[in-house]
Amino acid sequence: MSEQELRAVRLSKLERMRELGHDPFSVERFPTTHSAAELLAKFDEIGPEQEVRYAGRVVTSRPMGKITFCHVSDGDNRIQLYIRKDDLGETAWEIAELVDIGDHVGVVGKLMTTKTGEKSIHVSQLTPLSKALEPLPIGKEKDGQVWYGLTDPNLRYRHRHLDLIVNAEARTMLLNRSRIISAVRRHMDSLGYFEVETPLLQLEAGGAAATPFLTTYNAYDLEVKLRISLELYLKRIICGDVRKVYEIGRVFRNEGVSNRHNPEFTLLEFYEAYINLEDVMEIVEGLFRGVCMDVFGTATIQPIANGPVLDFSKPWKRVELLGEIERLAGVKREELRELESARKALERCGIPAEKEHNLGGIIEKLLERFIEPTLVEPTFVIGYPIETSPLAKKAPGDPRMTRRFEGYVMGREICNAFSEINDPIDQRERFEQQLRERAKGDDEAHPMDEEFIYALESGMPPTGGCGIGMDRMAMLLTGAEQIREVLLFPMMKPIQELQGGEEA
RNA sequence: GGGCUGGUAGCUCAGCGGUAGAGCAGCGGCCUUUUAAGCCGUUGGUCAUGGGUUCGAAUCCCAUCCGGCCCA
Repeated sequence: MSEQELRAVRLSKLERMRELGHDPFSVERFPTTHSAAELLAKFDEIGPEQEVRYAGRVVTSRPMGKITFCHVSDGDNRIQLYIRKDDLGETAWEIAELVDIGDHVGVVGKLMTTKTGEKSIHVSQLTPLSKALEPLPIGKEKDGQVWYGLTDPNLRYRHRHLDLIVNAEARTMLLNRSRIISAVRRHMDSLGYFEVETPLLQLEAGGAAATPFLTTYNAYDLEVKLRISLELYLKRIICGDVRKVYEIGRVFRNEGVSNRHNPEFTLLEFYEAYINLEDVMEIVEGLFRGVCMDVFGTATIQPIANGPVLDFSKPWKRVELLGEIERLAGVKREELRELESARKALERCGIPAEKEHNLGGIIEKLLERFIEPTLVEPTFVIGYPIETSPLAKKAPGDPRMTRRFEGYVMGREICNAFSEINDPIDQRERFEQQLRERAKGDDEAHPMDEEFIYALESGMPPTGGCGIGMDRMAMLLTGAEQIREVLLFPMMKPIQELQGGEEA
C-alpha cells in the first residue's frame, strides 16, 4: 500500500472518530495520576481498586476480537492496556478500534495483572488525544531483541523525532547529553562562577584557529563573523575584575563534518583570576568527577560495553609533551629546537614534512600520531609549542614552549587550557607573529584584536582558563562513537530537488 | 579531499542480466487474558536520479545526489 494510501486510511479513521463524536485534536489536556514507571513501581501500593489516569503513545497493538491489548509509552516507559468492548460500550469501542500504533491516547482505569503475569491497566475509558497521519517505524520487540524499526542513520538524524520515539539507546544518549550539560552548569555555579553570555556576531572571530562563517548585518551594512570561540570576551570580563566566569555556548567553525566534528558545537570555557595551570587541572578533575556523580551516581564509569573503565574519582595522569614524544616517538627534544632537524625527525617517523612550516605543527603531528592513541586513562599533556598557542603564557626557561595543557581520555582530546597571557606586550607580539603567519597564507592564524589588547593594557590579573567541548564530553561519558549521536539535529546536507529531465 | 561501501514496498531486508520478492505494518474476515498473539485472504513499487551497454538492466558501465566506514 502506497504512502498516500496509508495516509488516506488514517485520515478516514480520524474522520470516522469525528463522526462518532470524538475529535482527538480538539482535546486540550489530559491530566494523569502516574507515569508508566510509577504505575509499575508502585503497582502493589496503588492496588486494584484505585482509579488511575495515564497517557502516552500507542506502540504495540494486539487486537483479538472484542478485546485489545496494547502498550502505551509515555516516552520513558511503557505499560500494557487491557481494553474490553464490554467495558467501553458500542461507540467508545468503535472509536478505540480506530486507534492506530503511533496515536496518543489517555486512559482511565484500574490496575490488574493479566493471566501471563504482566502488570496492566484495565481500561474503563479511552480518549484518543492525537492521530498519527503517518505510519511510524515502531519495531517489534521481545526479550530485548528488536525487529524492524528505524536503523538508517540518514533517516534517524533527519527525522530525529522518530529516532527519539523508536530507539531507546539514542534517546538515552541524547537525554544524558542534556543531563551532562546541566550538571556542568550546576557544578560551575556551585564553584561560584558567573555564567555570562557574549556575542555570537563578531567583527573578528578570535580565540581559536578556525575559519569562521560569514554573515551580513543589514542595519550597519557590515560583514560580521560567527564566533569560533568564547575566549577573548571572557578574558575581557576577567579584566573587569569579575573573578570567575564561564560560558556554555555554541561556536561555529566553517569546516568539514566527521565522526568528531560538527560545524556548530557547544563549548564550555571558564576563566578564573589568580590561578594557574595546575589549579585548572584540579578544577577539570573536579568537574568530571562531579558531573559523573550527578548524572550516573558514580565517578567510575564504563561508557562503552567491554570498553575501558574510567575512574574520575582519582587525579588524572600528568605527562610532559616533549617527554612523551621522546619516549614514544624516539624524537629527542633537542631535535625539536630547529625547524630543519625537526623536519628530519618527522620524516624519520614516516610522516611527510614538506607542509610543515613551524616547529609547533611538527610537534602536534608527533603528538597526534604517537601520543594520542596511548592516552586512554584521563591524562593531562603539558607544555605546548608557542606557534600553536598564541594566548598562553611562555614557559619559564623555554621561550619556545607555553604553559598550556590538553586533557585526553580514551585517545581523544577533551579540553585545552592554559595560564593566560596577561602581559599586553607579549600578547601583541604573539598576535603580530600570527599576522605574519596569515600573510604567509595561513587563513586560520589569529587576527589582531585591539580591544582585547586594550583590556590587557588596563591590567589583567594572572588567570587560568580552560575550554571543554561539551559534545566531546557528552560523547565520552555516554559512550557515543559519533558526535552526531549526541547532537539532536546534526548538520545534514539538504537533499537536492531531483529534476526529472530538463525541459526543452 | 582520497579509498571502500550502501540507497529495492511505510519499516527491516533478499534478489545481482530473463515476468519485482519476503517478513512486519496496512486493508478485509475469525477470535473477550494477548504479548514478535494466531489463522485465512489481500492491497501496495518510476528498484535514489540521469545517461550508456544489451534482444532484454534492480542487476553491468559512467556521471550526479544523499548516507555509512576508513584515511588525510
